[in-house]
Formats: sequence, structure tokens, C-alpha cells
Amino acid sequence: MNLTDILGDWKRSHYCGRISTADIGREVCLMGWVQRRRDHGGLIFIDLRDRDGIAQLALDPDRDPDAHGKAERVRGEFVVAVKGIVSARPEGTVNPKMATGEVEVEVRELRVLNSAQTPPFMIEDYADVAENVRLKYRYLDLRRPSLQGNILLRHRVSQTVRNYLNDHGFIDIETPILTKSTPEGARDYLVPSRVNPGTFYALPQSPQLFKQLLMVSGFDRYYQIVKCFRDEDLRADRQPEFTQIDCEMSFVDRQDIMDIMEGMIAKVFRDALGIELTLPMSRLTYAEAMARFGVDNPDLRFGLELVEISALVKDCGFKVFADVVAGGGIVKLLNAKGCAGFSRKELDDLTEFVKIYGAKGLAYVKVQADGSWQSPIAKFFTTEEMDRIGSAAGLEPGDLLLFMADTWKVTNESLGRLRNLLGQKLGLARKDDYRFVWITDFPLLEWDGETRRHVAVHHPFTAPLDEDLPLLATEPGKARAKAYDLVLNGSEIGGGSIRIHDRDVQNKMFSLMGIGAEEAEEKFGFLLNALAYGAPPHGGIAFGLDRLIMLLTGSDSIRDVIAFPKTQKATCLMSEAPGEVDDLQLRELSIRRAIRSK
RNA sequence: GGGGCUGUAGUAGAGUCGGUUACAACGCCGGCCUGUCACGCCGGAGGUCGCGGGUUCGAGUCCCGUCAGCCCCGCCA
Repeated sequence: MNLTDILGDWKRSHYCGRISTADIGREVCLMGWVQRRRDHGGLIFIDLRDRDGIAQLALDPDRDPDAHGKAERVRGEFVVAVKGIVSARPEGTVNPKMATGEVEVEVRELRVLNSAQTPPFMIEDYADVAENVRLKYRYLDLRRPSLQGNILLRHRVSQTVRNYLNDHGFIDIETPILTKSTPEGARDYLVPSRVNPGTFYALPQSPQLFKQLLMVSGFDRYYQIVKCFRDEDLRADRQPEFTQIDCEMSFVDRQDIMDIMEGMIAKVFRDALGIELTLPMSRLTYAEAMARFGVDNPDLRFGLELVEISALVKDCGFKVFADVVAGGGIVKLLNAKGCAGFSRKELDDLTEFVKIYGAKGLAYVKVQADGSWQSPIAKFFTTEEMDRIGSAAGLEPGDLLLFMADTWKVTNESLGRLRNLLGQKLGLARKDDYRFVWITDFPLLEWDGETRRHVAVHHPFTAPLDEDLPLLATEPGKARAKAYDLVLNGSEIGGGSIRIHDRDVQNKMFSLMGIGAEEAEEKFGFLLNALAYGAPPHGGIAFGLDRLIMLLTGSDSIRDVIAFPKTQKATCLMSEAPGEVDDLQLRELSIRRAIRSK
């Protein structure tokens, strides 16, 4: 027996969350999903849910026996439409926990538009469900208010960004998804070409080259909210396909780009959260960020800055420290204020933590009430050395000093990450505190010992600082880049640079990176040619939209801000992608399997 | 490629030292109930203890392997 009704000519008059005391006495027509049915034998209440909220329907057997009879058969997640009169709830039955709790709809007519199987989990924010089940039934998970709220906020942010960029003269231009694999960067997703057997397109890691070419074409300002693809392993904040707010501008310097973009971020925070940001945002050079925080994405919500003491300990009696300095490494400390009470177990945990980042150990000093050092390494230091270290660290009784001695890289990374861990552990970082900082003057190139060549820190098209241009010929590793990252609470949310618009400089960069003239011609010839036809000075930036939404919504996982995300093994539990294909499909593509799965 | 955590009705959990028929909750089904709102009361159904192997008289429990989900390192210009 088919128990459902047709929609007919009914038109919805309101979203559920919109009915209010202003509508009392009015007839409304609502449509949505049955959140819950409370059957009192006589009266039946139904909480009707749509994307906007929940409204209580009241069905009285005396008033409308027909609608009441249908309501008896209704179950959770049935799709229903009702017509009825908005009325004030009787005295004492107002529900202050509901946005629409002062009113209800006295139903006169009810249509069951569709039935529903019992869902595998309750459509409630409080329901604690394993993520693999949620992902398999993603369309049901997305009905939950919190997830739906994230997606709705994401939409509003996209609109704000579009409006802002439109108002500032940016043109939305689409760039190819089927494009060419280029060296450098992440692993590409490849798409075989049927028409050109044996050749492959690559999905874009970003529209980098195309947006630069659009500057050469004279569009002046470009933007796109666009999917990018990188075939690398996933993390809580990383998906193989993700969305960038991608921008490029001509005839600008770094300052112009940062000014416009922080205005955009400020508008996003105003529209999305009602928070006014203070502009301009703060700045740190890369060198200063590394020195003070050990990382290039510092969380500025708390202090706990790192202090380098290499010079103070290079001749000290503690051989571990002295040897590291003699071997070209550095010694740094972190003063965990007031943490002298940490237990043996807590200190062991911290040591285990830094080992993840390649550290061999972690030395500590607990400062007693009388200022004396309680530490396994105290005996190696003279009183004078202790005083110097103490004053460099701003040491007070009750503090805990944590020392790291290793290479520049390991010391900074392990102590920098430890700083973040302590900030969290000590509750120093509030989720609703938003600290932005631009990191500037990144190194242009980095020496890769394995492949024995320079690699671009940002990307191969990033311009060096004007004053560092001569260094390319002498000490390329020392050259700094016209690059900038925007960091929010320890997360990089965007990054960009002024690009090289001079063909000779671009060629020089390629050769420093061990890309010969022939290879450069083959891989990037179209860009090099374009630069020779009057390329304007230009630069740009890209923001990670997913990460930005994570921070705005306080989400711990990027999957909570993407409608249909992938698992850590890059599969979709709902569609079961990736999947097998027919031999015929492969034959058409001139592809043969090396491995048969399953 | 590596390290760690988790896996028991639809859901999320308990399950002691290896010992009778694997528990109670939410949800579901049936009944009762005219002002509830995570309604209430009574009754009921529902299990490949992720999967495979081993140890044992006996395994949800111990061992080995494997699969899946998650977190991290490497990787991510």
C-alpha cells in the first residue's frame, strides 16, 4: 500500500526556523523532515526540520482527525508538508531552548510526501557516531544541524569573498582542470588521454601558471574559487582535493596584495562571525619567526618564546651542548612558566613528543622556590653560566626550562612543536582568539642534499627581493623571496608571492634548480615565451578555503567542512571511489594494469 | 614506507582472572497515554564480538596475521 501523498500545488510559505509570534493567526505551509514525533495518544507533536531550523507541529484529533490519523503513521525522517495556523503556545508550554519555542503550528492538513527507513544513526548533533558510519551515509550525516551549519557558513564565506573581490576589480576566470604535469611540487593526479595514446593530463595542483598567463593577457586582476589536486597523504587538515581562493594582480608589490587581502579576511570575519579584526595585521620575517617560535607558522595567542643560548653554552662543561654548537648545531630553551611541578611522567611524555621530530632528547631544569636548579644537568654548569642562562630565559622560581640541542632544523621544529603542545596543555590558546600574522622574507631556495640541487621554497616562479638579486650569482641559498604567508593561530591559511616577470631571471631560477634550458623549454616553454611578450609585474596569493572554514567553525577535521570528503586512505566510503573499471575502458585509453586489485 | 589508538545488537558503550544462555542504555516494533519538546509508562524483537588462523577441555577475553576508521612522522613547490 502506498501511503504517500502528492505535493500537488502546495507552495511552501516559510522555512521552519522562520515562524515567530509575528505570524500568529496566519496560515502557513511548511515542508521538511520529521525530527521527532511525540504521540500522547490524543495529541501528537511533530518537530519538523528543514535547513533553517525546527518548528513544532501540533495535531489535535478533535480539530482535524484526518491529519492526526496520518501523523500516527509518520516516523522519523519522513518527509511531510503541512498547512496550518501559527498559534501561541499555551501558558507554561513555551520552550525557551527552541528558536521557535513560543509558537507552534496547529495543523489543518498534512501530506506525507515520502516515507523513510529508520536511519542508521540519529540525526542529532549529540549523537556520537563513528566517522566511517557517518561517511558511508554522508547524506544523512549532512542533515545534522552542526554539519549543515558548517556547509551553510562555507557558502556565506564564499559569497563574501566573491563580493569583496568583485568590488575590488577582480575577474572570475576559469582555468583548465585537464592540464599538463610539471616537475616540482606535489605528486600529480593523472588522467590518460584517449585521443593521444600514451600521454596524460595532470589535474592542477593550483592554477599557478594559468593565472600568471592571465596577467600577461592583461586581465589585471583575477580570482577563482577553485578545486586543486595533490596526490599526497592525508591529514586532519589535508584532503587530496581541496579548494583555494586563488588571486593574482598586476602592477603591484607585496604591500598592495597584503593590504587588499587582509581587507578580504576582515570582511569574512565580520560577515561570518561578527568579529572586527584590527588592521593592519602583524608581520614577522621568516628569520624572526624561526628564532622566536621555531616554526614559520607561529601561534601568537601565547608567549613561551624560544631563546637561543648557543653562545652561552659553547664552552660549558656539559659536553652534549658544547659538542652540538661545535658541530654547527644550536641550543635553544623554552621557559615553561610555572611548570616546575611537572611530574616525571609528564616530562617523559614531552621527551617522547619531541622524538617524533627527530630530537634525541630533552633536557630540563626545575627552578626551586629559592631559585636553585633541580636538574640532572645542573652539575655541569657554573653558577655564572646558570645566571646567564637564567637571565636570558627570564627565569623565576617555579619555572621549568626545557632545552634542545641539535641541528638548526631539528632544534627549531621539535621545540617549536613542543611550544604548541604546551600552549594547548596549559590552556593558553583560546579558540575564539584570532591572531593573524604575515610571515615575510622567506628564503627563495633550499638546498636538497639528496638530489644535490636547489629547490624552490615557495615555487619556481617566485621573485627574489630586489636587493638579493645579485646573490643568485654568488650565494643563492642566502637570497630571500618576495613571498608571504598568512598565518592564523598556528595554521597557514594562505600564501603567495610576487612573481618573476623577467624571462632572464626566470631562466636563472630554473638553472639554479637544476632544470636545464632544454627541460625548462619543454616543461614551461609557454610561460617563458609569454614572459618575453611584455609580462607586467604581478603577484598573487591563494587561501585554503577549507582550512579557513575549519578555523571559523572551530572544526577539528577538514572533513567537517567538506560536503563529501575522503578518508585517510583517500577513498569515499559513500560512493566507494576509487573503483575498478572495465577492460574496455582501459583498452580505449591504451592502459594496461600492472596490478589487479582485490 | 613507519609509529600509535580504535573495532562487541541499528548506534554508542560495559563485559572482572579464559568458564553456564554476551549485559543495561539510546534507537526500532507493539500497546497505553490530550501539552509534550532528547515526552512518559508497559511489553517485545534485534548479535558473523571486524575478518582469518593459533594456543586451550573451553576464546569477546590470550597470541599471530589481516582489513577498516582515526591521529601523527615521512610526503604536501
